[in-house]
Amino acid sequence: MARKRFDDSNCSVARALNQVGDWWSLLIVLHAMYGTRRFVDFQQELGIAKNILCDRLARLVDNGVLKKVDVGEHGSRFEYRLTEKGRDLFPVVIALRQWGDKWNPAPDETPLDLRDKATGQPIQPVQVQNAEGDPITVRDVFVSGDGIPASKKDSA
Amino acid sequence: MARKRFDDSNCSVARALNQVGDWWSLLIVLHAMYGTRRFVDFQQELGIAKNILCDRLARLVDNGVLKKVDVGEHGSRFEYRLTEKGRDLFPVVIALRQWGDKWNPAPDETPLDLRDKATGQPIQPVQVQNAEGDPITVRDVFVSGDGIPASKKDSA
DNA sequence: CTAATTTGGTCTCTTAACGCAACTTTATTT
DNA sequence: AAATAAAGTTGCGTTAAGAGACCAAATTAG
Repeated sequence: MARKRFDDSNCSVARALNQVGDWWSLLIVLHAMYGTRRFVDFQQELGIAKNILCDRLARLVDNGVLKKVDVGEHGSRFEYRLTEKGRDLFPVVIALRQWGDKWNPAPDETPLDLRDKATGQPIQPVQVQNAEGDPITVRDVFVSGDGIPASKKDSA
Repeated sequence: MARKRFDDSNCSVARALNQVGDWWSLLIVLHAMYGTRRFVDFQQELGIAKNILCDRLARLVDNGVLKKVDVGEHGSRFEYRLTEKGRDLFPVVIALRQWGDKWNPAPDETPLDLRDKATGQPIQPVQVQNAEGDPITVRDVFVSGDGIPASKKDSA
């Protein structure tokens, strides 16, 4: 299939997807956010083939999303930890989770109830906000400057 | 055995990725948000093979992200329009775009400057907020509902 | 009316990626 | 010294992606 690569695309979404847009990468990042750090744990939790996990971890390390740390403990043992770049995917993951919870709820399970440690209250739905902090939709935005032809500037 | 499917996964992120987590789907949704509606336009803008585009559009329609509308104009002509479910991916796409702009900026190009139509001001970075509206990170959240700390909760 | 064009696909074929399982390596525990 | 564990690597079969040719309905051109 020779999956297309967009390393040099002028679209930052395409470039982002190039780094975390494959099937497993975001799930690996997700589990890393929940505290998973070791190869075997990723493998068991995700049910991913070891060679694929190898490949994805290496790619995520190459892209600076994870860092590989030798913790020299109990034999050859490494940890894969999120970098700041990786932790910065938090809004992406949460937005995706909330979208999934809203539109594809599991029939027999309540969605994860994520709460703020400081307040104990549930977190808010992730939303796009204007400068005043009011939530806005795709219809409320336009592209300033260039990049998108004028005919495309009125959003869907 | 080809790509694993997680239709019945108890993880809403996995289920979400099952619908829009492949390489092209989110890019199609992105272009739909910028106003693209017709088959040929998607094809030309994305440089995607027609059979793949067919498949992705059909899948997005099946999943309720797009709807196919016969606008009976200039020959056999359809439009693929975002549903509410599709438009609801706006925070995901914007979060991904901002992440890409921040961490993988194009060397020779300024990122898209998205602005609010009402105020003319740039939109804010997408962030996860607690009940008070304060931004929080992955380190500030825990999973409520059981005694299992987030770090051990892999069903997420 | 007929021919060319546009739109939206389908078909075939090659190649690349996925997944499993078996094997390897290094280090640790018994 | 043998067994276990972690972290891969290799080989192989299956599947899906991608390019490009082909197809069909409606439309416009001539």
